[in-house]
Amino acid sequence: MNSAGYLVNNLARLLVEVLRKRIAPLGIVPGQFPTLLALWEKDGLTQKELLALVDIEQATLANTLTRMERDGLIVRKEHPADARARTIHLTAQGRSIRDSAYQTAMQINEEVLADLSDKETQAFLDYTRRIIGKIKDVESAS
Amino acid sequence: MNSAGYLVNNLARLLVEVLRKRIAPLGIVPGQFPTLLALWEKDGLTQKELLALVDIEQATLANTLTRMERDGLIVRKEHPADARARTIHLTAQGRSIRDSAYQTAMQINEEVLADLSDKETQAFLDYTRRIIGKIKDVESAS
DNA sequence: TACTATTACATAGTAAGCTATGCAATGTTA
DNA sequence: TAACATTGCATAGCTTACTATGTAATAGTA
Repeated sequence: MNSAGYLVNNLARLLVEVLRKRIAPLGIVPGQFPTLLALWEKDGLTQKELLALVDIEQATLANTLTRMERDGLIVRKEHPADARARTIHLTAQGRSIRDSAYQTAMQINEEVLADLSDKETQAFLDYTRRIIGKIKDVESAS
Repeated sequence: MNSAGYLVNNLARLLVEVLRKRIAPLGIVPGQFPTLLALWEKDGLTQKELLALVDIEQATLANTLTRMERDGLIVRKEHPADARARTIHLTAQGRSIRDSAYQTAMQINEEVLADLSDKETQAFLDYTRRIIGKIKDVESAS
């Protein structure tokens, strides 16, 4: 149980669960985080524009948006020029949790990396990015 | 999108999908891997004994075992001494894929780490383990 | 202009994770 | 030994990911 895959999977699950617990008071769940980050930067995007920012599949995003609408975080409105598309807008509630959510995420990041020096943290992130790059290479080649 | 959490989550998903593609010909899926590894080491365990080896929740394991039984990888038999428990046994099919599965997993491990030196790989695994340890600390304290 | 192709999004179905809870069997104790 | 507690496992319900496919609407072209 010491392969990179096993360890990385384990770490990812642990991180998601920590995030879930800490953001629960805000009324959001981990899967909504990337979408919220994007909308906090720029509101009123279409699903397609959002999709370019969030590194998940289109169908996953569509389902996530549906849950976010159900939860009162966003609303979807008719696109003014294209009846296929809809623009996605934060509600007051969706906007209101921005700062707390950012803070919580940064706090977790700090806590879990507390045992690594700055140099080690940078190395860890660098290695992670390089492995991600490698996988995308390998897979696009096959 | 450069937080440790985001990157690790992304990496984990990519790794799972690579594994999924490569082991599909064997008739197994990624979630079955840890259980198979444990059973290849020692067959006939109870669910509780397996649980101690696989780092997932009991309910997740129960569901995974049900799918593995459906897929013809294992059978569950009555426990000789405890009517609540059942022992879990690989089928011939479950045993037969062992070597290919090991090889596939090792192959992926090598490929995705190919851009890191041995030293970097060791450092990456070490950092990953340390972060995992830290999270388990933090969470058990809270 | 009428097909055809493409695009934007939604839906269906599955896997794999979680927590909470149920149920039957086993253990413990007054 | 009867009552209660604990244990082993299953089930329900949820999230979040995936692929495959459907459905309009729009764009492109013969």
